[in-house]
Amino acid sequence: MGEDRPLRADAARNRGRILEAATRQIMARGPEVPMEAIAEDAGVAVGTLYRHFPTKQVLVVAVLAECFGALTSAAEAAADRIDAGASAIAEFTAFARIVMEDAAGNLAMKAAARSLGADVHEAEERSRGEAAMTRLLDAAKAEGTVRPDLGIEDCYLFFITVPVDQPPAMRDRWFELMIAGFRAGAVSRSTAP
Amino acid sequence: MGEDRPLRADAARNRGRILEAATRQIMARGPEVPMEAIAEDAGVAVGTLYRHFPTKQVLVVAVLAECFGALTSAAEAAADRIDAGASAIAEFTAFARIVMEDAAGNLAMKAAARSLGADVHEAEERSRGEAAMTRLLDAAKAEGTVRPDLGIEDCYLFFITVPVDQPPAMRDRWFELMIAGFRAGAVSRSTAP
DNA sequence: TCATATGATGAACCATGATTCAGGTTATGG
DNA sequence: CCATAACCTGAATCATGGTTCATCATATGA
Repeated sequence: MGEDRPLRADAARNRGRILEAATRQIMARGPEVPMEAIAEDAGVAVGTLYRHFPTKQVLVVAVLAECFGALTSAAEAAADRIDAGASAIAEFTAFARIVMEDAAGNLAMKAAARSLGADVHEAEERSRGEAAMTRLLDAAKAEGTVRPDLGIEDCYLFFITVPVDQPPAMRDRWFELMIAGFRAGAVSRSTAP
Repeated sequence: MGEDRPLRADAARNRGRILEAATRQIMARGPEVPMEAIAEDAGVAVGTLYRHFPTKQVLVVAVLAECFGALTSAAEAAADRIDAGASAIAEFTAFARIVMEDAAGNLAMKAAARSLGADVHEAEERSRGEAAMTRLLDAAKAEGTVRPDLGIEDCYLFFITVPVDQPPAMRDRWFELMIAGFRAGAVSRSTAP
């Protein structure tokens, strides 16, 4: 089924350049950047883009996979630090901040945040990310510093609702409220009316 | 400067139809609905749309003003009920729910939520809304059921971050977390680590 | 070195959608 | 009942951007 025939040298080089250019352009200008712009950045003709990626969507998904991969690595690193004795709530919060900043500064992620539910990430990549986030959540719950009913869905909710095009001060405020909501009731219900 | 020359009968009728059609179409299909679609719905030719509204943006803004007006009325009604003795937190929460549902179900509001910061609402309409929300906030703060540092910005933040295209269950969950964040620390800091 | 499969090119094609305008209608005041 | 200013119509114009394909170039194995 698959063709493993090794790419011709120039083709391999172009493929790499295209992916780099696409990443650069999509992160900086968003998924709505014209294919022409990506082609120019890569130093090839549009036709070449289509030889390597049948549609624009495929290219965008490829770029997103890279971006999500980076976030997943950050989550894993945080979880590792917790295992090594770091404060779970501190690591959890720090990771959340990274997610927020990424969603706001990386136009690729910003778009992804808006359309999650679409077939954005491969099952494989996704499950790796979920595993890492689960480690973070479980550690924080064991520590008793977040609501015991938090789940992966809440993490997605966090990502999805980052106020991406608000000024930094506004985002910081949102972060505070959101984290407060994640912690609320962690120890007691004393704030209920 | 302004021209008060009364519109010709047919022109007035068309203007009305156009506004109705635009409201219907934009609320149902979003601001990206083609002008053609609005014209057809209104039973006029595109040219007529442009006679009454110089650009699409003007038409969209007009529709948004209507929508915001409706929300403002809801806020005022809630504030009135509080003045009449109703629970502030209950009214506040109920109003928040209305906002959420509107943002999710009305594609015009959904788009507005995404681009707030743009010149969406007239200063006049806006201040009326802010006045109503301030009444709600003040009452809830006086009651001691929300964080004492909540402000108008937080209300915008709420509106802006509604997870508009998630399934209802997800939105409800978000609502719970968000309201928890709004209340957190209202009475005590007992939930701090 | 050569044949040729693989790869590259970019103008052309197609679709969508905002906006315009030349020409045909009609409400309305006199 | 007219004259005519206001209106309306909708095909045409522009602009954007994804995708294709006939044509040309070259990497590579024999």
